[in-house]
Amino acid sequence: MAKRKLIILLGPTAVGKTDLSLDLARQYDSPIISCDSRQLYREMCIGTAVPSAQQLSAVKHYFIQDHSIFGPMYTAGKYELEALALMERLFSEGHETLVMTGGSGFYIDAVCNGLDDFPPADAQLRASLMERLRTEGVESLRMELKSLDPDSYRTVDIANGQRVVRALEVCLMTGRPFSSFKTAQVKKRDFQIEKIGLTRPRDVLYDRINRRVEQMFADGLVEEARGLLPHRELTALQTVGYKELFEHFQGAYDIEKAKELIQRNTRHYAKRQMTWWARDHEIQWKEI
RNA sequence: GGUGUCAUAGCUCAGUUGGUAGAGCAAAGGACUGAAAAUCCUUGUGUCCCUGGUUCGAUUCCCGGUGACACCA
Repeated sequence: MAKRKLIILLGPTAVGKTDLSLDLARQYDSPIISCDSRQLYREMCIGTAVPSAQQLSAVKHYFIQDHSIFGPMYTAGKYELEALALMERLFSEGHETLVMTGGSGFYIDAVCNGLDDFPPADAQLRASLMERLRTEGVESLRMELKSLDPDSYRTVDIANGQRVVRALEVCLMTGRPFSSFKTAQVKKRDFQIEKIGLTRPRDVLYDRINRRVEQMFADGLVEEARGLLPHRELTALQTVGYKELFEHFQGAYDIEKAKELIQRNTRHYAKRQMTWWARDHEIQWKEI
């Protein structure tokens, strides 16, 4: 068996991954496996900065707009399974090197290291716990977690309602502590992984972000978001560029303010991405 | 030209009955095991506009200046 290799091109939003990914794909005669938790939804287009039609037709892309926001909740665990299955197929069809690109750090880690075998969320239980979080507040959920799983009570971020809900839901679904699913083991992959991180000086990146948001507005982001307004509660639409416009449509602030918020929140997002990757020492950083 | 009000963090402003100051936003740093573009945590020294005076001590009170705004000419 030939040496299998996965090249992952990562970097913060708007750094310029798309152009370089096309070069890499041509160089290795590989399709592009996207690793972006929002570009995989077909209903969002302008606000997620999917590659252009021309770019998409130049190289075969996977995980670009091939899921629906109306379908079951997509997750990192699902991505891990689907991406690995796809890669297995492509490798066995003769590709030696595959190119992956994207900015979703959690998804990339799921592919590289694997997630432990936690059960996925049950939609109903999740909804009812979220409802309790809204009505009763975190404290009540925390106390319940403390009694069901004292270990997790100590280790999960209990100020973070979302995390408390997740830990609690696993305890309730399985009758086992959330913490007992944790193995802290990295899953073995039968391919090599090379991570290339794209970076730019902070001020340059922020400037690119600001300009890209301007361009999205010029390209019709507002209309795209307006069409999705009736579905604003969907998890997939909790997305920078859309959630701010939903607020605007409901009269929270004017359109200029919405644009500024989108620019700011995109900057914050880029910063979080950089923080995520800062501790990953396998990444070879390249400033462009 | 006259009168009045204001001048404090990058921005909007609070405050100090005289003992050199604090909120929101912006910004920065961090966390992250099936929502991850989500969610959460931490971080506030700045010629308190300038000059002079009173005072042990002035960002705070007083004189003058500069600028902004309002009103009157």
